[in-house]
Amino acid sequence: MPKAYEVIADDLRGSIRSGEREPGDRLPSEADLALRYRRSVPTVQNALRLLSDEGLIDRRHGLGTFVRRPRTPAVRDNLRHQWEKDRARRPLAARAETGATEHDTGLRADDLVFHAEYREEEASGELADVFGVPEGTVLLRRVFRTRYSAERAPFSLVTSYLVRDMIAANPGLLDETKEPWPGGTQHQLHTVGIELDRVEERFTARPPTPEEAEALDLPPGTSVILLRKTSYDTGGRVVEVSFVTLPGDRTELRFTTRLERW
Amino acid sequence: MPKAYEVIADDLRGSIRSGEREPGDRLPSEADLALRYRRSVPTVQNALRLLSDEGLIDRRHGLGTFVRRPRTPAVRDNLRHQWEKDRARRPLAARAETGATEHDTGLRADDLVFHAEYREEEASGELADVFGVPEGTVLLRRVFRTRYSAERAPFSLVTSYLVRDMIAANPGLLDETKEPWPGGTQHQLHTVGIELDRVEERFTARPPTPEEAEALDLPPGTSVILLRKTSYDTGGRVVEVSFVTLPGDRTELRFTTRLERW
DNA sequence: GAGTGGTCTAGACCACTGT
DNA sequence: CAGTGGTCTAGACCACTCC
Repeated sequence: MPKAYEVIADDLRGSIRSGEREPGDRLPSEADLALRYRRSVPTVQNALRLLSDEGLIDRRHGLGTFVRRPRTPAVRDNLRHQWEKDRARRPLAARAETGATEHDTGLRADDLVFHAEYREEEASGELADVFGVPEGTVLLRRVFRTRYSAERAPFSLVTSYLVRDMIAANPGLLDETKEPWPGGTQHQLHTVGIELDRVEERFTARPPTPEEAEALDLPPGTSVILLRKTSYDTGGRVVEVSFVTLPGDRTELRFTTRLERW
Repeated sequence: MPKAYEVIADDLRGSIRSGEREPGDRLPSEADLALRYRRSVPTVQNALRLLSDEGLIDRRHGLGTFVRRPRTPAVRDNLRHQWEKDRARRPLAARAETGATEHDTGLRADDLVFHAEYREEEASGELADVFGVPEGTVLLRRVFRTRYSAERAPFSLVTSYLVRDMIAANPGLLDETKEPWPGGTQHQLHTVGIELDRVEERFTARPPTPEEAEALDLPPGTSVILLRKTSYDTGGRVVEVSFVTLPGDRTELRFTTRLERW
């Protein structure tokens, strides 16, 4: 027994995939669709909700239902880590010129709004484990948001942790008003004699929580990519851990693995 | 004005996040919830659908609604590429011992069911571009599925493309019955004198299409990770392109970037 | 058979958008 | 203002699971 709302959804999905309805096109109103398919309005709404959850349509209150346009993604490339490392030893002027977000998005620094918030915090079991320090060790927790000035939502939600004693030799590193720091975290670490050896990134994807959907301004039918970045110094010590939440519909992660020659 | 179904969803979500309801717990029936919140059954259902889409609960027809247990993820590590490369020059017995999926999941070869399907196909504009060959060049399209014998759904959907003329020197590479090939694609390429130099991987995430949800047996409230892998040989030529669809709720990708020393 | 979630109806009212 | 999607109701019937 084919379900009525699936029949409707399948039909509309087909008309979108086939190109019969193009991105930006308006679908008939719910009432019209109900008439056309000889079903009640709530049944039509069930079908539309399905398509909205799949990310195929946008339902805009008071306006209508539209075929969604794909958003062009920002690329986050793992070559950025080497780029940041190279930049960390360059003069101030060069470091101040462009940051990592400009690198990813191709936007200019003038177009970006930066926000940072520092707080000290005692290491929980999990974080203490990762850093290899006793539970309760004081960490510096740094929250970063960067957004395009013309948009409300940031590109990502970033929470970064450092061990306070590891960086306290330079008091400027404990001061959030010094952000955005020219040269970024790798330069900050450089000022206290830390050189990175490698960066490990782990990620998964899932639907956003309501809080994430709100913070990143995500429509229904999008996913978030959760990225956990761990940075190791040349002594094999974990020196930074950060948690990054990225909007799945506009983020592309790119990784290159070089192989040893035979 | 707080919406009724959101009030209910918020309340239930809170009781799950706080740990008051634990994974595996059964929620009250829809009718009970309707009574408790003094709302109609469809309104309660709206709230439950929201939580189901967030991946917090499982609604099982005829049984009830349960707090979802997180699935333990399979890890896909970029070190696998070097591991596969090293393995490609080892003797047959060593290559046959374990494959890439065993490497990722920790399962034994006996527990895995492998499926492969080959087909020849003319290169479309996009693929011709990537390979740097004229449109219409004959490609070998290979579809792979590997699943745990105790489960219905495969770990991933893989479609891999090779340029036919590049590998035709070894006719065995055109024969799907030779799969699973001990040593995998890197060994296959090795038999025709191709050595990989680097692998580039790009990822995005989005909700599954109905077809993907069906093929990977994905419950509502999960995402898929889309991976496009491009392999380059030591001459800088693109020798393989593959498209991989991974279930977001049980896949963790891990990527290590080594940095040059100062 | 009892209890559960899944679907559907017909109609009401509200909130938002553009003119 | 008219037209759109968003929410909600009260109740019906169906399909599934377990006993």
